[in-house]
Amino acid sequence: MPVAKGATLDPAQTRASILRAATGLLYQRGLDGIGVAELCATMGVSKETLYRHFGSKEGLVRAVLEARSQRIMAWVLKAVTAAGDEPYAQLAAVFDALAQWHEEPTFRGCGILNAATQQHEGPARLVAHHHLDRQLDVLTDIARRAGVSNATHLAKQFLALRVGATVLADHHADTEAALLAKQAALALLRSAITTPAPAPRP
Amino acid sequence: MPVAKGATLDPAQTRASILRAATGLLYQRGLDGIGVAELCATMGVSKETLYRHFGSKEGLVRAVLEARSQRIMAWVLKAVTAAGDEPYAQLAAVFDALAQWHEEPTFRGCGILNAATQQHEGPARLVAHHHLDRQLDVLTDIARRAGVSNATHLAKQFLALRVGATVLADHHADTEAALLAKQAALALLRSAITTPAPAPRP
DNA sequence: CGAACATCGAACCGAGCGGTTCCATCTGAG
DNA sequence: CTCAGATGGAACCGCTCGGTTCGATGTTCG
Repeated sequence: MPVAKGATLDPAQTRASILRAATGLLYQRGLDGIGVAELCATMGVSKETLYRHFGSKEGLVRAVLEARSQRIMAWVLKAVTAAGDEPYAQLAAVFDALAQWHEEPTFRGCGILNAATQQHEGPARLVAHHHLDRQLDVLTDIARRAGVSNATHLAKQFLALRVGATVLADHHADTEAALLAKQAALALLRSAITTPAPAPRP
Repeated sequence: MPVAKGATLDPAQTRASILRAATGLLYQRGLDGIGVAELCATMGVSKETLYRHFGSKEGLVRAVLEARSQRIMAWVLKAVTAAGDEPYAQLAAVFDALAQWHEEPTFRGCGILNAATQQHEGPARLVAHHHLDRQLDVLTDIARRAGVSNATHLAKQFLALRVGATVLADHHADTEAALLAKQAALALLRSAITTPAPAPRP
């Protein structure tokens, strides 16, 4: 990353380095909160290099968000598999990982959803939609393997708790939001198993 | 709103008219998505008038957000009181109102939380925090009058479901998020009443 | 060595931003 | 009628933005 002056260290490596640095800066300051010039200056990279690798600021943002989505999914799946085979334990692990994330001092909400909110045109909304899809898949799988009949509905309730807790941790400085969301999710799973299949009544 | 040329219709009325128009525009386009010039042109108001009434764009934003928070609270309280005295019915009414809001074609998430996410410095975050406080008060009151022992915890879980459902309705185009959140909230309340007081186990 | 390549640094561009000012116009109160 | 006040319209200001271009510097490979 020092990148002397005319180093041909490896374009792919330069690209990865930019991606890594830009991820943090765009997350902390917001997509429109930092310009390309300051971005480049802070990363120690010239604008020409950035534009050769990503084409535009929007291209950089898209790459950052997609990489972030990948990283988050890997991190969630790792927590789930580390929790063993028990659906209850896996569900608890998802929310424990959430709590751990919320406690990081640099936490500022979900970077992907924040981006989609800031840039309400552009690729961020697509990335966010896809990202939520994948998170829902994980939760649906847990619910299904727990043997409930309405796994899809239950998973959506888990997901609402998950993103709701993240928003509260951010905008309400609620340090116990993830823990309470976990207890709520476990209670819902328990209730869904004892109660066979509640017909949806509006 | 026609406001011929030099009309002294009433400064307060002008202010209210600006506030009303700006609320919609800033919500739809985002705080940074529309400039003061376009804002004024669309509203049919001169920049001088806007700056005389609100001092700065940030002042306008603050006024818009505070008015919005007031309006939302009034709307929630109206739904709650219209639901009678039963805590269950009141809780259901809160989420039914949510569903109704999500179905509006102009729905774009919670304007206050969106603003706080877009403008992560500035007054929006304070308004958002206060707004969540007040929403939590309503839910805590419902939980308390339902006779549960851990009303505060339960209310935070309701709030997480509420904001989570709103985020999913926006970013995931999830039209049934509010309904599922309602069912989850009711199940949690039911479970909290049958189960006396679950000791918080981390 | 020499050609190709990647990079930095800086200058530059047009556009849009938030904000200010001036003035002609119109209204309502005295 | 007259005058103070509120307004619209337009020009203007300094600044920052995303993006482009150019030359100098250094590395890698044949």
